[in-house]
Amino acid sequence: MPAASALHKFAASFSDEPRGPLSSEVQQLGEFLHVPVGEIAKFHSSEKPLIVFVASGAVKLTAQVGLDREQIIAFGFREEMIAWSENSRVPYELQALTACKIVGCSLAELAKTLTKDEYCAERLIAQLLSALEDSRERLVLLGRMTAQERVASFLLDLTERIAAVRNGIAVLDLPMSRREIADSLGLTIETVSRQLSQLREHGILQTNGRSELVILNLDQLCRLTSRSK
Amino acid sequence: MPAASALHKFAASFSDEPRGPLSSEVQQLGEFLHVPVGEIAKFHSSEKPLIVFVASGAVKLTAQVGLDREQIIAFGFREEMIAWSENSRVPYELQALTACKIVGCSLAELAKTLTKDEYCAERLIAQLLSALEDSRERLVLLGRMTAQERVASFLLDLTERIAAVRNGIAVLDLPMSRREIADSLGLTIETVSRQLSQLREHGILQTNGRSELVILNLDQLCRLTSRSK
DNA sequence: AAATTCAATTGATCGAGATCAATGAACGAA
DNA sequence: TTCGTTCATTGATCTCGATCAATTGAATTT
Repeated sequence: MPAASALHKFAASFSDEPRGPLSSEVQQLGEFLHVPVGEIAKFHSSEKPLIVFVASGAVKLTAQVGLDREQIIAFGFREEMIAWSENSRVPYELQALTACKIVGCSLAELAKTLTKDEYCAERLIAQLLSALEDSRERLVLLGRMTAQERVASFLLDLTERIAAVRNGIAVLDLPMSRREIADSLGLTIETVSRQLSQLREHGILQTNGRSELVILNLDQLCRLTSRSK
Repeated sequence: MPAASALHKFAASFSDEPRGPLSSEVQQLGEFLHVPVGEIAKFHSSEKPLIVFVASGAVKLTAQVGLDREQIIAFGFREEMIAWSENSRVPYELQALTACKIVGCSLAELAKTLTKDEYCAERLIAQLLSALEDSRERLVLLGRMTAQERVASFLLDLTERIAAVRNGIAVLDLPMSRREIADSLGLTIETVSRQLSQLREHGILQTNGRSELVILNLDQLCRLTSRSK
């Protein structure tokens, strides 16, 4: 979801002098990490809650359910931020979808600068509110949408975040597998695959190899979503 | 979910001088509203995002999907806080489950006091982080749990929040209908009803009338949940 | 207390998506 | 390139929860 735009809108709404996102503070204070594909990000300062800035690459925040079930809470792409706490019933993990560079900072650490820079607090609040918003949108998706609506929503979300769009055609280079899409949408790989095939048959999209995906008809995809815009 | 406890834990974690929750600030600055059963809370200051303190009664935060589908994002009970923004794709509404007294305050308004009281910012951040945590726990529930696990989790959550517990027996006075339970868990009324009947047959709980519910075996209910604790 | 109404339960059947199973296509390694 | 492995697709079948349909029961009104 459009984390950046929502952030700016809110930040601007209660500050005459809007600033950029929190990335600069996090990068200054935080611990820099290079995580290879598939590895789990382990920060030395294991203080929780954490906020992470994804400098490059892509990550997933996952929750383990029992032994064999996984729910992906959020994806984090280049230039995005992702925050979570670990003092919860659910064990969360931040895992690299692709080799990536990330900077992590404990909120406790960040909070120390809150007194020095008043705008920092506002931007952190905007950031958390944006994450809350994203999470709640996904509650609607998981609780009340069909497989088709979920996949369509997912693709539109990705389009807004990482696609190259030119005259209504979006080109996506998926950093995640079908399993990860499924674990994000509360479905199985087979269902995701079938939904993609169906969209292909309807001429809405094309696929090249495993990861390239071209959306030919964004409007039609949007209509399958069952939300205004 | 235990919003209050998580809040305190975090607030204490980065402040030598932990304070209470935000309710005092919200009550000072905010708009007081008495909402009758079933009515939607409408604040005069329609500035979004909002944060609401539930002084008495119970509310639900809902998201409408299309025309006939509804997903309940969160319940808010006595002494709890609930925050949301409305500049989103999804139309949210705060509706009274029972007659209730609530105090609503725009975050923009609240942010003005952030400079005066540095701890206010920290508590707001803790509050939002707690809400984020709750929302993400529900992602796991909606994405990867069976009907039985959902209902069990729901009952345990309610137990922590509004039950009178004495020697391992919890008495609940449900402020919501079966439909509202269903709309919160991504199920239908029939499925919720059947799950409750099954728990009754297993001697885990009793029901008296529509709204009273007695949980006789919390341990066993916990075991149906598929999460450590 | 009887009547009315609406919510909850229970039963019967259906279907979307899960599961099981096989095939086919990408991608990496030698 | 070819082999081998892994991932994605497609097909067949099953199952959990949805849907449709009564029935029961609780709360409210008269």
